[in-house]
Amino acid sequence: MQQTYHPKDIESRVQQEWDNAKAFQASDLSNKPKYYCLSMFPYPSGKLHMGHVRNYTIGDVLSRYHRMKGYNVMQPMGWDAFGLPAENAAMANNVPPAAWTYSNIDYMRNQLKSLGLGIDWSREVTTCKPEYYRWEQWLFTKLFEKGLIYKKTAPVNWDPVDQTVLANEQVIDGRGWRSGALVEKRDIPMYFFRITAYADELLDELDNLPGWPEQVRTMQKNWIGRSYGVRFAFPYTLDGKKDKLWVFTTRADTIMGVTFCAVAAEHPLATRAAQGNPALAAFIEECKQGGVAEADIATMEKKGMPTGISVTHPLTGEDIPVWVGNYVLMGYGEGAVMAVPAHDERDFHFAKKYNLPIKQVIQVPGETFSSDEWAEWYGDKERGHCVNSGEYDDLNYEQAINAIAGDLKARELGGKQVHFRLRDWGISRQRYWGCPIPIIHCPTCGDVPVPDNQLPVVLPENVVPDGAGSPLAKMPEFYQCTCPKCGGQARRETDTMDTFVESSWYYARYASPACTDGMLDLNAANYWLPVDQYIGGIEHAILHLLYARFFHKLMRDVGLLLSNEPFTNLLTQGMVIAPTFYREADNGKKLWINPADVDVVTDARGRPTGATLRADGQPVVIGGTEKMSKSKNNGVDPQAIIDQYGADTARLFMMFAAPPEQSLEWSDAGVEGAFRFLRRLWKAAFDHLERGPVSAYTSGELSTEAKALRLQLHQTIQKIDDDYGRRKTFNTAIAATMELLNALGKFNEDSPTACQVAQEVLESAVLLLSPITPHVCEEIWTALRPGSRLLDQAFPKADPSALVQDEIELMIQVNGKLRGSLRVAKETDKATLEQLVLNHEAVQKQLAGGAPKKIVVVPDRLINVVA
RNA sequence: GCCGGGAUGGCGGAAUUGGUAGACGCGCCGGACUCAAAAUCCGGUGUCAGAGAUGAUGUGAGGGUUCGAGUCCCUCUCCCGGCACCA
Repeated sequence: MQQTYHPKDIESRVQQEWDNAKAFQASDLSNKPKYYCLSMFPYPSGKLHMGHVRNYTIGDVLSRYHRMKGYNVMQPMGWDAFGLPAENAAMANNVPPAAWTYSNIDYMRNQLKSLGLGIDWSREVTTCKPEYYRWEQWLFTKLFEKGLIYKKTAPVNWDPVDQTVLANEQVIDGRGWRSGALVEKRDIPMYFFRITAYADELLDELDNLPGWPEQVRTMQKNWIGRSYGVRFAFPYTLDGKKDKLWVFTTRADTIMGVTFCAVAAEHPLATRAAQGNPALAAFIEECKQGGVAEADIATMEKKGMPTGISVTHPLTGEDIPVWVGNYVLMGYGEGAVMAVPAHDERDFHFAKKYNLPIKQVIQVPGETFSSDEWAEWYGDKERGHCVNSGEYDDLNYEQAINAIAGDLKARELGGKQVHFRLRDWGISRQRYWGCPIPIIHCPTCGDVPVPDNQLPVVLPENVVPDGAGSPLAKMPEFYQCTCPKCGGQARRETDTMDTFVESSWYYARYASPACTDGMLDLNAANYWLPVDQYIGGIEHAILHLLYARFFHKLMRDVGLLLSNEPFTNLLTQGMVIAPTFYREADNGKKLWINPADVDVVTDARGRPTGATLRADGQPVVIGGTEKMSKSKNNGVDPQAIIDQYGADTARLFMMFAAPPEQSLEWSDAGVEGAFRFLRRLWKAAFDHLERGPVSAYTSGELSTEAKALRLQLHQTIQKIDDDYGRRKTFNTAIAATMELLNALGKFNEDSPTACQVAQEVLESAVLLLSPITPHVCEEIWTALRPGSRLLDQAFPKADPSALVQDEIELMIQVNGKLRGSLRVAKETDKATLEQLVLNHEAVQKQLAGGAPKKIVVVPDRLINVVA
């Protein structure tokens, strides 16, 4: 063993040894229990960022811990390789997205390897390769045939200048990011996955996922949003024809309070009313402005205009005016809503703004209704009952709904309906760098799925998009084809799939990544699935995780799998954040400065007083601490840390700075602290070995100090086992190891048994820490136990005999305030304790001669004297 | 706007089931070593008062439950994530 710690040499050598031994290749045949540990695969954006390092270190720690606990571990890795950034990079650099993506993958794969992750690289999956996406296309055709995929129109962001569809991300303040043109809503035909057909199962199964964070399950429940309501119609006659305006409501009990209806700008009633009404036509045109993002629609000013058309209230027969509202969307629900201003806050404000009638039909006892101002109780369905509602008066929420739904049904104008907030999943994208949708449009046969023997539909890779429309739609060699059914001239679909589709099933493909005769190999898939531990960013709590759960059920129902859910345990990791610094330019714009180029100035107590740019020594402004991003220039390149300190230090810092689920603040000083600790560990082992070889303690008489050290060691083993296995709080596991080594540092005995105890502590510490810092631990282990590999060692087990304590310290409180402590034998009975505590000096002083009201004894913890 | 989460010293965080608030690390202060610096090692470090023993106070704000609240309940403020075409 060398005297000083040189991470560079150690890490490359140890990684080479793992490679040579094929140490992390997972076998499908094992008599150990399996443990499939999966981290969300990266988008190959160029180089690894800190979020990746954090994600993959967490996965590696859990994988290595479970390996030590006797599991057959599989930890795969792959590339979520289709996506928008590749097209942007292509346009900026005039490089085809494919070339850019593949070169990024090569670079990032090397970066991942330098982190020392125990990955089975033989299972690598890349989603932009035909051998992957052909199975996605195959599944698409099966689902199309089953009716689980259908076509309908839906609104998208349209850039009228670039003549292209924009992602929500590409709409900035209502304008196209490249053209600057005002964005419009436009309805286009798209393919949809019928996810709502699985809404009930997706919702109900959440209760069978105890390994998922409660907050994620709650978010998914609310997203799916099952509600029990009433779908009903307002009949009307227009142009001599009878028709019905359908709406859905969860508040059918307020139906007698409807004073108007609102429809979307694209609703047929609005279109009809706009004929011969230029003002309304202009308003409908105005409603098209802006994007389709829900956050924008929900926060914009609610505007409306009357259509002049009336419909008939289905129960009262009253005339109800129909308005066009900019907040009603055609694509969602019926594209029309009933409005009850008295009992819906949004309707209330709309009615006030346009002077529409407000009719109270719900009363809460003891409250007074006023149409001047909105009050919380107006919307209270728990405490209210019907008023001004004729035969429904005095009914509560449930009774009213039942009665009203019954009456609507009797008139064939509606009835109860289960409604989901969840909408079907539109997957068509008018982009190039994605998986081609395997459909052929035939003038005679319609939409025909591409037959199995013609799959995959290969995406040409040597294309540079120009930002205007879809490149595939301009390539006759791609879209010209013949109909598989009739053989006539036909046109291939040029839209590609949402990249969420690829990431919805990659976890299953890892079980049999090279399978060529099916999407999955049945045996391999059923051996490895479900994933035992899934790890990824909290930002994926809803969409990705819901889509993957949906796909798992789809694959199950076409006979590819037996399980119901893809991920048994889920860990949602927090963001990596860093301080921001900037200077204001003359034009008022902020110039963001990277934290690596800044020195922070502190006062005598260490409080920051300012910051300067290292290059010129002049002050910079300290901004907030935010998620690492290009726009704030506060990203720290993990490669620089690995180069300077080694992967073990980077991993140690990341795991130590915060528990996995919280956001993690980057700190250069913290990284140095982590490095210092590894150096101290190294030196402790080196100094110990200098005294000559010794085996770990097994038996023999021990001093009080040695006994105390062994007690701490075995308590630490217990604690860290729990931290890794149950709590997944690696920061506290590291802290406990540090405390243990601090205690070893203070242990100065050098008798033969004392040296054996020191050996035991060092061996255990290295094993305990090895999931987090595997390279340095492997190296020290081999020095402590020549000829053996740490990789083959089991996780330490606590020795029950070392954990026996005969004396404990009890805290003494008076009225809940700490006043002292007491050392007593462990099994001291309550009466003796009470006597002891009453004789305690501090207690007598507090009681000042008075008698205590009562004494609370918490076993092994404290005694509280209530005066 | 809607859904979910968070707030503890100068900083990151710990306190696992309502029972010693601030473990561990960073920073800072003092000391040792050094011609000096760096590195390393030792000691101190929530705030206020006190020479000290000690006392008071303290977990975003306000209220409540309890012998006892960072932890449970109610009201509020600010910050962060998601909102269906970023991944």
